[in-house]
Amino acid sequence: MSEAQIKPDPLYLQVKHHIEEQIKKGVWGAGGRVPSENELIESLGVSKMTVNRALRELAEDGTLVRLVGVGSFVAETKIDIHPLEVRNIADEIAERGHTHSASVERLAEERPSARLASDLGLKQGSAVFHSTIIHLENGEPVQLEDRYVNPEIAPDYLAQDFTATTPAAYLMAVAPIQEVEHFVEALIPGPQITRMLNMADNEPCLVISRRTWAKGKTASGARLYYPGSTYRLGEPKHAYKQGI
Amino acid sequence: MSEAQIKPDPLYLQVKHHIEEQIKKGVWGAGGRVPSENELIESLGVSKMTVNRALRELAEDGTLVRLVGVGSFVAETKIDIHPLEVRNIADEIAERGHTHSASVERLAEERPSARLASDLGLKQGSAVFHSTIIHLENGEPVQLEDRYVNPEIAPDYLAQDFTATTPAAYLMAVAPIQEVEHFVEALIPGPQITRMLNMADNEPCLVISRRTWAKGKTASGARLYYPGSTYRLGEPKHAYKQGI
DNA sequence: TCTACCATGTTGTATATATAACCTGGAGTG
DNA sequence: CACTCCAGGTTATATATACAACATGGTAGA
Repeated sequence: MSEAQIKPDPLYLQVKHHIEEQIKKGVWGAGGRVPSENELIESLGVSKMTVNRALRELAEDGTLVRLVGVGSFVAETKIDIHPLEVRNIADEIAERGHTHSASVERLAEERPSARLASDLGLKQGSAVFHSTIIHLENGEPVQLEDRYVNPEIAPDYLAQDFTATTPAAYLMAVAPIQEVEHFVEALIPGPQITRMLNMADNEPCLVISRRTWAKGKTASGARLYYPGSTYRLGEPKHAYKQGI
Repeated sequence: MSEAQIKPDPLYLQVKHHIEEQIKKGVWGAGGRVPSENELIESLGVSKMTVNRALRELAEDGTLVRLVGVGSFVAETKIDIHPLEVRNIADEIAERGHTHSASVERLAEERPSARLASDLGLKQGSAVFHSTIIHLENGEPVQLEDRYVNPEIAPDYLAQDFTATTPAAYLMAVAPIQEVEHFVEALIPGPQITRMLNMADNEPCLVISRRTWAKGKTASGARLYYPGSTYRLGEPKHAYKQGI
């Protein structure tokens, strides 16, 4: 009657856990490539649909990123942050009574990588606008803004003077935001960004990644680097969704 | 080149949207039963796995509740609320400088329905403890607490005097909470509850549903009815989970 | 009357197979 | 050198089929 009666996990969950295990053990590092469906079928001896479900759910969970025709990759670990409003850094600095200035490091049209095109919901062939801007508060760099913009949303993006008005303000004027998504992570940036932000080597950095949607399309994806900042966390996840 | 090229939704998404549509139109009302997989296969002319995926994802989204051997049902619409702490109503009232009292309306062992057993993660045959308590602030009813408790977590639950100590306090002492889940909804309660809370007919009521987990198991599920209260909302959902 | 059992319907998982859409790299051509 | 095209690998979806686990209601038997 009161036997523990352990029920084994279904196969697709075993596969899922196995992959999570390998990732946690570092066998397949962040950004690295996970074996393809066919390879997993061979090595684990399960059917394609089973592997597919495991990988699909891992992608839904945010553990993997899958690209059709390319492969499955370990996602960078990110912290979900919720109650973060969309603020304009120029306004923020002005509110503190300080003076804002900006230095445009790059402003050009590029061909996005498959990964970037996927993130922005663009076709691989199409072009994307790329801007890199350093925001300064009283002459000190306080934020590096690396932004990719959908040309369909803002065709005249490259012609703007971003020392006078910020990309965020311009985009807001061109196309009102329908939806926003934020992520926060801490990382040690590469030498380029370290130099641009006057940071010491191996100094960690707070990065907020933000995607916005407008007119039903992805409008832009931006990474905002804050040197020497601290965490601001969201609330924990809840695992279950049903009633009572 | 720049053609709009509309790509039709995959079949399982069409099925999903079709069902959501029917629910929204009220064809299949809340709490009501959705056609079984076999029925949908017949009426829509698609395969079992396709229907299964549509229904499974609707269950993941919280739109449906599925029970093995029983059927699929439209979930009650709920609002996800996040930053809600687990408070003891007696403490809350005491903090306001008022006097708390309680009236135990029911305290007994019951056999749970399939739905309730599923929500609490219990086997259908096993028993469950059920308590209904009215909390009064200065003699006025301010909360009706309808609670189901897992006997494995609190075997002596029925022997307690809940006019002296609240169920929440007792459970917290017996087994510390590992995880909590909250939902908020507004509804017009049935005549029984309306009467017990001294409410007018057709007066809406704020209901907080709370599930707690302890020792790796579901500890209890409670519905807390607050007469005449107003909403406290969480933040909007975000649809996407990937980087940049 | 009560109990034990079974038939049936339901969801959940697993497989084998097929097709489509997509990306990448290399071969071939101008 | 630049460009086109194609072959192969990858993910995504769809079907047909089978079996397992579970709930429910009815039926046969004590």
